[in-house]
Amino acid sequence: MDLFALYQSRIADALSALFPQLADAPELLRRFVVEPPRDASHGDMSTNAAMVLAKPLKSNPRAIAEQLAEKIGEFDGIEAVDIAGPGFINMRLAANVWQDMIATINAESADYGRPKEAPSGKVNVEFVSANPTGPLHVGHTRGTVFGDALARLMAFSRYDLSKEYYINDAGGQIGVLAKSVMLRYCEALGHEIGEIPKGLYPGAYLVPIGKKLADQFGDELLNMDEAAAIDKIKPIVLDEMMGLIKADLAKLNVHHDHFFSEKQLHGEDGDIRKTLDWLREEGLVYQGTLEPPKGKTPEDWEDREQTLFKATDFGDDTDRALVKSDGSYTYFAADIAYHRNKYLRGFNEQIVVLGADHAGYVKRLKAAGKAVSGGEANVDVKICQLVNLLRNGEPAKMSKRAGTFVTLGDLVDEVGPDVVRFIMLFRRNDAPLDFDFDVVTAQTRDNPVFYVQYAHARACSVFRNAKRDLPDLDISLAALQKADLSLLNDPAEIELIKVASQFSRVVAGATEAHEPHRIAFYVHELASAFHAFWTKGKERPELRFVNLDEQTITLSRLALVNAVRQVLANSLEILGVSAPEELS
RNA sequence: GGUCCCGUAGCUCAACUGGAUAGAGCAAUUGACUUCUAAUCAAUAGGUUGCAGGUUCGAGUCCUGCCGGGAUCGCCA
Repeated sequence: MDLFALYQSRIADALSALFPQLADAPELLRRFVVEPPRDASHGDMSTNAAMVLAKPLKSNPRAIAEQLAEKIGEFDGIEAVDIAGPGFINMRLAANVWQDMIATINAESADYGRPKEAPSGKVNVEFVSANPTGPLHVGHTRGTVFGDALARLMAFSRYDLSKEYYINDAGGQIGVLAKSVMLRYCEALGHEIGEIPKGLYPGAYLVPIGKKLADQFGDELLNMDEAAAIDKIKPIVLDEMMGLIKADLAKLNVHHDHFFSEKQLHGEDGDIRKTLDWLREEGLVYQGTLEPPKGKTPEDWEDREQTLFKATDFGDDTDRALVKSDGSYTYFAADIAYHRNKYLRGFNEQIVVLGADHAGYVKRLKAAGKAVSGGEANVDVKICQLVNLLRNGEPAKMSKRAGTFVTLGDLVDEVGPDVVRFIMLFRRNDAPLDFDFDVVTAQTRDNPVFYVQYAHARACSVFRNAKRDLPDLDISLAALQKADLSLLNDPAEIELIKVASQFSRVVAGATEAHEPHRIAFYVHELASAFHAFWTKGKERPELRFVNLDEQTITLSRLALVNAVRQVLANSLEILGVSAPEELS
């Protein structure tokens, strides 16, 4: 349950009663917000309703606020209302409202923070989608973690959702890859292959695949036409590469629901052809020429007529080529078909997670999404900025040639999935990120992963101690639900509950904005509030959780601790980070 | 040159889609460990939100123009 949403709707009701003309304009009632004021001295909740509605109601904010405040004062749980500044209405809630939140959180437990009802529509989150030509490297990691956390967040918010990986298996680079493997195959058969020729993939990860082929086929492949041999091994190589990639993803606890092959879009009866036909019927395809890019004309620029998609009709800067000079489809043509395919599968909300180097691709993807769905599908492209790896504050340079190439697997092996995930999420996705090995593995509060997990472990330790010191006390969840929560009236306790009570609206905001980092910052704040309260028990022993002489208050406090623990756990669950009961 | 992202405390970053006196952490200074694991906490200090305009009751947030950093720029994927 979300307290802020609850009072928002109560205020909306009060407004419609006060101003009947608002009944005809429900969108106005969604324009105002109920939120915690930045400055806690202003109260627990604040609304800007009077200011937002002043213009449409042709009245002044103070006058509206006066009337509204009087109504709000009659609500259950409101202890004080006042009007401040240009027309803010500040509310203070009665202590029992906060105390009751503990029971609510404990009752809803793993579901606390989820909206009551599932939103309509189907969401497709496409992420990773790295070319299957080798293992995932560090550059892929951020998008992987971000996409997975966003998917978890939206699933938590009850969206009908599918996590998808688009396999670029139709382009020329798969042929190059197969050729590279052929060399390794020869090598495995004992032939001298020398240097890997330029343009082929030199990675050692192809060696075992060559060996596998040698085991399976012997020298059979050498005795056939090279093109035929390559065609024969392509699917095998592709399978092997996807196996590598899936193994890396599994290390980060990332599992896609669907792997979509680009290849299936090609061919006479494929989606690309169908989509292009459809676009032609809509008048969105034409033969024409493009202007060379200004300021920097490519040397091999040839001014030729080509098949273009009218991307400019949908907000793109220029129209885009659909067919290459050799007659095959462009990557973008396949992408348009892919988005149409998603739309026809019912995904009216399509989220695509891309790396920073694809920022220039955003407009055309959105244009494609609009075009193929008649404006019904929404495409949101999330760009993940670069990650700078650091050791001791110095850049940890990586280069494929020097062999210091860091793969996603290496990274996870060194610091663990929790650290990789949390650090990558403890930052807006569109800002660059420093990843310092020394900081993220430290067990101090500099390290936010540790700090948050420690808070959860501490909460669990309270229960272990209670069990040890008060073996006769029933501390089951059912018993906690009977605790007298009105005993929790110290300002420090109320403070902590308030932070825990923010979770629902943080989830709602993060979901709507497609910004999982908000959950990471929130859980850090909650951990901080919990650590602070914990330490208060040192200066003021009466605030300790476990009180041997007064089991009543102990039970109440345990209810509080469990609520906090639950919210920490729910937050970490969204982030895909473990919530340990004990730190080693 | 076009497009997109970024510019907030000495450093690393937030700011709940336009709200009130812009917040955390690190570093600095001071204080709290016979502990509910101090693996933590409390307090002090730190700002012309790159610059200049505009929109309005109100701008870090939206618009325009500059400055600086990054990414990208028919047919690669």
